[in-house]
Amino acid sequence: MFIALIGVDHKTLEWTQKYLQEVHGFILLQVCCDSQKEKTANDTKYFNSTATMIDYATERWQNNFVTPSLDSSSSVDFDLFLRRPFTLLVAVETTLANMMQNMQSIGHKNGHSFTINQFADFYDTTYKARRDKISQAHINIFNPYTNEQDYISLLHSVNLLDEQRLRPNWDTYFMELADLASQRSNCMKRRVGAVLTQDKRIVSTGYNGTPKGLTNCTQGGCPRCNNGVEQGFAECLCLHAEENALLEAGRTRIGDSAVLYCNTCPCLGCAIKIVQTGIKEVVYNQAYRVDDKTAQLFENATVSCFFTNFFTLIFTIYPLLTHLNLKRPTNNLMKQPPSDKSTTDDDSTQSSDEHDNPDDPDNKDDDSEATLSESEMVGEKRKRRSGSGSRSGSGRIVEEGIIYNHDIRFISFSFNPSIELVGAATKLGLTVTSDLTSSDLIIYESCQVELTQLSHPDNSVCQHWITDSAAANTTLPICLYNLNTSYDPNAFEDPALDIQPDSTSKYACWRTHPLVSPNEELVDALRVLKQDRIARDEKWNALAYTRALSMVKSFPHRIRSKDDILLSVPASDDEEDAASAASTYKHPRTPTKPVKNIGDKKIKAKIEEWLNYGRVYEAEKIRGSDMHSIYHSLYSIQGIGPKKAFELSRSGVRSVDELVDNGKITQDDATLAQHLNNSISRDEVERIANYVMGHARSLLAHPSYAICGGFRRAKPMSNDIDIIITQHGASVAQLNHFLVALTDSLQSTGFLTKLMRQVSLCVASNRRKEDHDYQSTMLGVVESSRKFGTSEGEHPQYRRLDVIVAKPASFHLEILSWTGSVMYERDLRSYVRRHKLKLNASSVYNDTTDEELDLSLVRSERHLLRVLRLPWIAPQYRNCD
DNA sequence: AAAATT
DNA sequence: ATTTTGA
DNA sequence: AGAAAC
Repeated sequence: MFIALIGVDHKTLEWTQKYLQEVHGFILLQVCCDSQKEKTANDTKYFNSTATMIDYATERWQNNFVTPSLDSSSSVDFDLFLRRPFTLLVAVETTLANMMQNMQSIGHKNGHSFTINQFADFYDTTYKARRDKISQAHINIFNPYTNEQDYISLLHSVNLLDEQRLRPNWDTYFMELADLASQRSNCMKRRVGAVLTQDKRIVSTGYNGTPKGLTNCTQGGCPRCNNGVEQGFAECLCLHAEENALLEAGRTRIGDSAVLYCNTCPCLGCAIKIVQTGIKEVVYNQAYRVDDKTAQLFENATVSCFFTNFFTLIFTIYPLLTHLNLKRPTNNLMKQPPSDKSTTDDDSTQSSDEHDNPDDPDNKDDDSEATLSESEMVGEKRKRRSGSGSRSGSGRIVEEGIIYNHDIRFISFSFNPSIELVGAATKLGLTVTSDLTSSDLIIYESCQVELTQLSHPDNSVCQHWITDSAAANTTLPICLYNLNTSYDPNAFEDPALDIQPDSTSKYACWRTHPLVSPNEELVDALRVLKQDRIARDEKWNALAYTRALSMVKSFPHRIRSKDDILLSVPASDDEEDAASAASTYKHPRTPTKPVKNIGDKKIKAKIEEWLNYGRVYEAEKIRGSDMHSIYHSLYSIQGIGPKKAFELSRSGVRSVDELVDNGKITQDDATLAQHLNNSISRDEVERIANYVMGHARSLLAHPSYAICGGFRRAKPMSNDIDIIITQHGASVAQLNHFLVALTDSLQSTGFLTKLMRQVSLCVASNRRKEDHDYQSTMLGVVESSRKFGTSEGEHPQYRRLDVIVAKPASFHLEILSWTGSVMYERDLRSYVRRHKLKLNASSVYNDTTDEELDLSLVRSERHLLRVLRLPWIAPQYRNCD
């Protein structure tokens, strides 16, 4: 074996060379000019050219040789070198920090200092010169260590002497040929290649594309594939690579020992054909969406199906794993393995400074400190952690970076991972382990995860997370990949990190509002007054009533005296005492302060009236009036808001039917309004959402979704169905296309009967700077029937359906926004605005600089609220209206 | 109608 | 006394 | 363009 080393970092190259010489007895050969010979040691052989060096090695092929390329003057002709069958090109690289340090230490020895600019110059020229060859290497070894011993153990596990690398085995050989065939693919969707062999001889090859004589798929020949979103196979005109290979071979040339190599797992249709032709062995190296079904079919037909498992990258990970295991940081999300305790400091301090002193929501003087952008927060967290020095040497092990934010280091696969996957994992700085119990994250092949079997299901995601994250070169929000059918946006985060709610705050988003208040009669009276003010077009007056009723709703106890609506203020500075005093409305200790949002003049008087007489006169009067009920029936019609409803009811309109007779509205509008007045059971909401998601899944590979609105706030009955859908890694264009396709799909089955509004996501660059709205929604009416569990009997029921397609990064913000309630949302925005942030359903941006914050690292609704410095109130306690 | 700001 | 109150 | 409705 003859190894040529290539790289940029002197030390890593030197260590590798030394290792080969000393541990494996490699002989050092070098091409160089005469002047350099004197400097080096005398057990080195020198040659004037690559050709003479190779000839020398060829004659002594039983020996192992190594040639370094330590500096740019080294003139090994790699093309010539690689022509020989016993040669191996090994690239070694290290971190920039290591390289810089190594260069500085060399500079020190020679007595001159070294600037970062000089380093950059050196790196640029040297790396560029060698870049091509580095990418051609048989093995790429990345050295993350500064310590020679660690690196040697890594090298050792790579097993450089493995003869397999010099000559591929049959499987690798045919698989690479299949890859080559895939290059001829003319299908817009995917490059697939296949090689059919019989007794290690190629019978035929195939790639996918449109049939002979038709326009190539790449020229627009197949309408289905040229359509952005995934759609049914039925309309596809492309032949699959496997089909082509089988057709080319013909039934008679396929014998008993035929093996089909495909670079992608065959689809179900191909699998059927494969079984029928009598092929008994299939080898593939990339997973596809239908793997499970195909595997099942092959199993039933006794066809063996192999997932080729190449060896290279696994090796470079193993030593990292063993090394890290000892120094793994503690993590409050994870169970702590026993061996860790001695080597890591307690991490609990971190949780306390995470929510240090949730700023008093009513205190406005600490703006400067409270305004914290997401990027700042992440940066601060990182600094805090590494700067605290609490973790012994953790900074040295893995480059601190992206993965740090998620506290995930150890992952394991519940299946045999492909090279790409393992490679992707390493690119992210992750360590692959086979031990499911000690891994931070378990990757499942299928997205249909059986969560019950897992010890920590919250940290399991589907494999796409890794590949997508690697493609994006950052860790994508894990929650989006945490898929199963009932994605729970509440979960995942540690409740200990939550900011605590404050029931004395004037902001509804700081208080908890139960579904049903102990003061429900009072709340009801205030609601009537609010409705009345809306009808009178006294919008802001109505808002004041909404605020007051929301304040009353957050009282956990029944209000018995007017002292109850004064809050006790802590007598001492004792914090625990303060918290308990604030959260329970005990009879006040002095001093007291008035409840927010309930003014001295009007609303307080109403409440006192209720306390004294058990009713609010004005509310009773409004409730009793005819106009009130007519107003409500008119108000429920599409196109009639508070203003028109009030106008009409005042002008003597007695019923909805009257309007129909007058021709002011159609009969359809009237019946629709009646249908929409009926509330929907939770069961039905879920079934309708499932139905919609069934359509969504035929258009998107791995959609994540959440049902929001009243349903999420745990209301027993909902007014409509709100579904937020996203797809990790999807672009705005894809999501727009998806929404249109979903609408078409729902319309074509007759389920969606009326489309009220369809808005597409905006592309940022085309918009004015101040426009931060990226909402993509479909508001419509669907026809629900008994199969969805309507309680209204045989007749179909019309239901309002809102589908919101969110950008992956703003998924949790959309969930927060579409969960409500109205008062909660209003105060949420109001509160963050005090803290110089502006918030809408799809983005957060700085109110003054207008710069949008990057939310792609936000991993749950809880996390988002923490970033906004707000408490996370469980959805069932957000019923503020 | 209430609270913040001028 | 005037302005703000969600998007 | 602005109001109303959602």
